[in-house]
Amino acid sequence: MLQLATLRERTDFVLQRLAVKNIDAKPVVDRVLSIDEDRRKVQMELDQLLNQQNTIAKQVGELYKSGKKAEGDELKNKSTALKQTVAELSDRLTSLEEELNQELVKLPNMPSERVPKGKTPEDNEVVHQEGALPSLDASAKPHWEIAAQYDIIDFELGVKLTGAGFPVYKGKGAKLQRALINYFLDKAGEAGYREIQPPILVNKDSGYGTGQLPDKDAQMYHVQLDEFYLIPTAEVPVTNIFRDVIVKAEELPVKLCAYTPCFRREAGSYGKDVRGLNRLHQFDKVEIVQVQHPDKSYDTLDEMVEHVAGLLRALQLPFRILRLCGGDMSFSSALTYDFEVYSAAQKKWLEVSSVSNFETFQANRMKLRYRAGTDKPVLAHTLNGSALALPRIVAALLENNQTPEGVVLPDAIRAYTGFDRID
RNA sequence: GGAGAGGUGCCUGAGAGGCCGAAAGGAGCAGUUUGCUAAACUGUCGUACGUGUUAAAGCGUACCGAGGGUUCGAAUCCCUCCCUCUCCGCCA
Repeated sequence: MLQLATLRERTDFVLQRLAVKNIDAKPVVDRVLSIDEDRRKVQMELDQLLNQQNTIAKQVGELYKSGKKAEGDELKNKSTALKQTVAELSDRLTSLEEELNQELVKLPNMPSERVPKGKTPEDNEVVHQEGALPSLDASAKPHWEIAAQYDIIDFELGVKLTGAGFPVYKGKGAKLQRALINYFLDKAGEAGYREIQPPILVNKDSGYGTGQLPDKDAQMYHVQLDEFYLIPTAEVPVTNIFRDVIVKAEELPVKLCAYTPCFRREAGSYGKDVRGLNRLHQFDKVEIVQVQHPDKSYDTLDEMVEHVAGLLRALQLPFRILRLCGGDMSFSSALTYDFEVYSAAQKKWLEVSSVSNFETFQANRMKLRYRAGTDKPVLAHTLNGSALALPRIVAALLENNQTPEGVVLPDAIRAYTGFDRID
C-alpha cells in the first residue's frame, strides 16, 4: 500500500500518478487525510492522559512505600477517574486506525513515469519484438489437437479426476513439463537466483502481504478447514519470506527463484480463450523474485526482463515485450512488462510472463525494510517475474514446431527431455 | 490424535506485581591499544506512532506470541486463542 507520509506530503503528485491508472483517487485520499488528522488529534489527547496515569501510578507506589497510605489512596481515585476517558479515546483511536487502513488499502500503487496512458490491452506499448512468425500451412493444428494426437496431455481425464482446467500430462508430455521446469530453474540459478522450494499453501497474513487479500480472495482456492490458501503464484510465499524483515543494505539485491504449481480459480472465464492450455486452474511456473535497493530497482527490472527474453530466445519462440498501460496494470505494480509468445496455429499472442517492479508497495504492507549501517530502516523495493509459466510455452512449442514427423523440440531443452521430438 | 513443557530484544538467556524497554553474555557498530592478524578495554546497540526540527537531538505513548480481564500500577496474576518443542500413537 501507499505510504501515508507520501500521501500527506505529495498529495497532488499521488493523484496525478493514479490518474494514469484511470483512477480518480481524490475522494479516497481526502478521506484518508481527514481520518489521519483526527487520528493524530486523538492520539495526542490519549498519550497525554496515559502519561498522567503513568505518573500517578508511580507516585502511588512511592507514597505507599514511604507509608503515606492516605495520600496514596487519594491519588488512586484520581487515576480511576481518568479510566473511562482513556478507554473511550483508545477505542476511538483503534477504530480510526482501522478506518484509515481500510481506505489506504483501496489505493493501488502509483505507476512509474514510464507507464503509458491507456485503458485497455490495446493501449499497451510494444517495446520489442523478435523472432520470425512461423507460417504454417492450412492443415496446421492447434495444440490441443496435437496433444490428443500424441496422447501427451489429457484434458478429459483431468475433468474426471478434478474438473475443467486441470489437465493430466502423460508420457512425453509429462517429461516435457519436468524438462522445462529444470531448464528454467537452472537458468535462474546461473543468473544468480537462489532456489527456494516454498509451501504451496499459505496463511492469511501471507495473502495479505503480497496483496491478494483482502480484495482478490475470489481468485484463490481456500482451504477453509485450516484457513489456508493455495498459492496463485510462487510470488506469494517467496516474497513473504521477507515479511517483517530488516535486511542489511549490503545483502541487496536478494535474488530468489522457485518452481511451484499455481492455482487460480479464474471465476467467470469461459469460451475459446480458455481452450486447451490457454487458461488453467492449475499450472506450473518458475518465478524469479528480487528485493532491491530503491535506487537500483529499475536497473534490476531491466535485468529481469533480459533474463526472460533470453529464455524465450533459447526456446526459439517468437515473442514480443509489452509495457503495460495504466489501465491494464495490476493493482500493486509500478511498472510491468508482459511477454507474449506467438502461437502459430491459433494465430494468437499468448502471455507467458509478467515482470514487475512494485517499488515499496508490497514492502510497505509487509514491513520489508533494509538498513544501511546504523541508519533507520527504509522500505525496500520488491520485483518479480515469471521465468516462465509453462502451459502457454508448451502450447506455442507444440503449434510452432509441428511437422508431419512430429513436434521437433528446440535444442536448448533436448538435454533435459532426453528426446528430440514428440511423435 | 493423546500427554507434558514453553513462547522475552539480532541470538543465548534472566526477570515472577511498582526500582523493567527490560539483567548478563554473545553478535553487530564506533573508538582506544597494537607493526599486521588475533586478543583486551571503553562506549554504543529494538521497532512503531505522535510531537519537535531545515534535518536531528529531545520529549511522550505503545509493544516481552495474539486478544481480553483484574489493579492506582502487569513481561510478571486470571481467561480465551495461536504457535513451537519433547514423549507416545499414526504415517510419506
